[in-house]
This record gives sequence, structure tokens and C-alpha cells, in this order.
Amino acid sequence: MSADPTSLSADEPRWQRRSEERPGEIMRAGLELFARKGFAATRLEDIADAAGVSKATIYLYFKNKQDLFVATVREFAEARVDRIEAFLDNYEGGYSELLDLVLRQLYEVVQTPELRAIVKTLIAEAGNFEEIRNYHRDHVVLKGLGMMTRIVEAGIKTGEFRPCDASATVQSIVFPFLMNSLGRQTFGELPQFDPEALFASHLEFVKRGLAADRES
Amino acid sequence: MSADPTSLSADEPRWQRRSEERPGEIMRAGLELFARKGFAATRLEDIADAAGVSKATIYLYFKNKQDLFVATVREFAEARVDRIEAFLDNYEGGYSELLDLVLRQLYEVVQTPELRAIVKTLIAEAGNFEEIRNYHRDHVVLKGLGMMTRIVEAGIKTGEFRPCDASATVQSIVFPFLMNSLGRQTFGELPQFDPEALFASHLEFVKRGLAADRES
DNA sequence: GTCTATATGAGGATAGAC
DNA sequence: GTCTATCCTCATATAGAC
Repeated sequence: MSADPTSLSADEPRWQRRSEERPGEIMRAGLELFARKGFAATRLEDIADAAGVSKATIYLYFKNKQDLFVATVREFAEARVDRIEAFLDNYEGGYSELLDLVLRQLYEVVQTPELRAIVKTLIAEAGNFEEIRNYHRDHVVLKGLGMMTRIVEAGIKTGEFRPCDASATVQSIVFPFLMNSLGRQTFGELPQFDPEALFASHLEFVKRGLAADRES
Repeated sequence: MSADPTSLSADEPRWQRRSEERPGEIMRAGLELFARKGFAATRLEDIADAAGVSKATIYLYFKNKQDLFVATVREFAEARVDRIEAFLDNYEGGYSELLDLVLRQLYEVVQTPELRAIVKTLIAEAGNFEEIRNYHRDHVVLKGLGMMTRIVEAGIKTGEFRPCDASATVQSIVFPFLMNSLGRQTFGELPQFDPEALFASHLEFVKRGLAADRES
């Protein structure tokens, strides 16, 4: 309490850190373990060890295990969709190039360990945590699919893409990336799941799948 | 023990059934609960109640909880891939039609509650059960992807499909169905996940994505 | 603010009657 | 072959010292 957090000197007691860092460290350790073992199979003690604190310390920042879990899952998903959304709002140009850019973004984000962990955790635990299920359904999945749908619809209107059911077609476009990420998370790295190969191949596949019919 | 199982009379004690039916009933109840809540969060008592037996009865047929789980997950996945494989072995005709037929099969199978439950369970628990992970990797996922890859490669050779990385392209073809199934399992039925719309739309998308370039 | 030590309870597993 | 009743482990959650 006497220490100014912005100028923490080196000779503080070893265990003392600024309390603003603790929750993040605990959640980061939690995400990794929750994703690997699931909510029920993850012991608070393992999280505490991974975060370098004791079990009891967790209860200083989180009401209970479930509270930690809900906070963790939300923490690492929140910013991503908004980042893409901001990108879309500022974009000027053709929808074909836009789709290309957005798929690159999605591809990058889906590679990160955090995102893979979140997607896996969401699927595994949505049945047990209505709060998490509803939040991600509304703020991540439907929002994300909606953004993509609007891109496709706009492209159809300008004639860059062929007429189609945009809402359904979006699943043909983005689901391979998500499922590939899940496959790697589930089975580890396999030559069949090489994400570089998938990305190039799928981009070409999408380009042809959406291409407007040639006249003549 | 005195009763001949093939001619079980109606006035037996109410709780007595032929033992060959019990394991299947327990596994069916188990699959549903494991898929909804996960392995750790599913209580043996819940499975027992759902199957209409007592906890102790489960231990007559399965060594322990994990043994029941492993047997259950394997039970409902085993036959499916083999069925499609047999279908392929007997097929004569064009690869474009074959791909169409196989996607219909995949689509049907992925709709069933059992398959949805298996896919979800696999993703959720593969990290905790190496045995399950390895079995499905080799006998379901890689085998299934391999079969599809051979179809695409054969179609490229006959000129029905454009030249491409068959192994990667297969993911563009089948992953939307799998991910759609997972989405419904995770979030319930949503208009965005309407599987009928996806099927028709995706089939058209695949047809165009694979079409050989027109000459001229 | 963090730790060590402990209370509490839930659920997997078993013994023994029928 | 199935049930009821009990045991026992293990992990969450808390109390209290520093």
C-alpha cells in the first residue's frame, strides 16, 4: 500500500506484485488449462501453480471457480471481433479485395493459441454455462457471421460476386478455417492440417465459388 | 439364470432384462450426457438414472467411468466411416456425381444426434484421453479425409475437376458440414445454421470451386 | 495481499443383501 | 444380475497467520 505501483522498486518482498497484473496472469494460466482439460477437470491448484500464486489468492480476485472461468473466456474473445469490425468500418474499395483481406485476418487470428483455446473451450463448455453460450452466440458468432454476410451481399449487389444465399455461403467461406483450427487443437499438428496449404488453397476455392458467371 | 434369453416370459421380476441389452442402453444414455456436459461433469448417477438402472449396475459391465466413456465414444463412431468406405468400393461412374453422393451421405450422417454428440465429445475430451484421440485420428479423421482426397485426385485425373491441392481442398469441401453440425450442437437451432439451406448452397459452391476451367 | 492449513461436500467406487 | 447403503478420495472454498 505504501508502494507507488508506477515506480515499483526492485527490493520489494518477492511475492508482492501490483494487484492489477494478478488477474490477467491467473486468467492466462486458466485459459491454457481450461482449454486443454476442460472446466471440471482443471484443478484450481494447477491454475495457481501455473500462475505462480497459491490457491487462496485466486479467491481474492474471483468469487469462485465458475466466476474465474466466465471472466477468462470472455477476456480473450472480446477484442477480436471488434477489431475486425473496426477494420470493416474504415474500408474503402472492392468487395473481392475486402473479402480477401478479412479472410487473411481471420486466418491469422484463428492461428493464435488463445483463439484456438477459446473456440475449443466454447464448444466443450457451452452446454454447462448458459451465460457463456449466449454471450458468444450474440457477440461473437452471429455478429461475425453477420459482418461476413453483409460483405458478400454487398459484393453481389455490385456484381463482383454471383447471386447466392449469402448467409449460407458465408459458412462455406469461414468454416474451413475454424474447423482446421479445431482439428489442430484436437489432434495436434498433422501434415493434413497444414494451415499454410489450406489458406492458399481455400482462398482460390472461395474466389471460384463466388465468381460471377461470365457473360457470353 | 434359469431363463432362456431367447424366450423370456412376461412374468419375470420387473428389473430383470437380458444382459446383452444393458451395456447398449447404458452407453446410449452415456453418450447423450457426456456430449452435453462433458466427461468430468457427467455423474455416473445421472447415466444410471437415464438408463433406468442403479449406479452399481454400471460396474457390472464397465470397469470404471473411463472405461464406460471410451467404450461409448468408440461404439457410435465405428460403423459410419466403414459404411461410406463400402459405398465407395462399389461405385462405378463419374467423380462429380460421386462427390455429390458422398456429400449427401456425409450431410445425412452429420445431422444425426449421435454423430453430433461424437464430434463434440471428441473435440472436448481428446486432450484428456489419448486413446480416444489416437483412435479417431487414425480410424475416422485421417481415413475419412483420405477417402475424400482420393475422389478429388481421381476427378482431377479424368479432367472433371480442375488441378488443385486435393488434400487441402477436401477441407474446403467437408469442413463446413462438420462445423455447421458443431455450431448447432453448441448453440442450438438458429436460423443462421439451417442445415437445409447450407447443404444446397454449399453443394453449388463446391461444384464451382472444383470446376475445370473452360477451354477457349 | 499472500500464504498455510483445514473444513466441507460431491461423486466414484465397493460390499453385501436379495 | 440388480439394488441399497456406505466408504473414501479429492478438490473447492475458507479461516487465520504473516
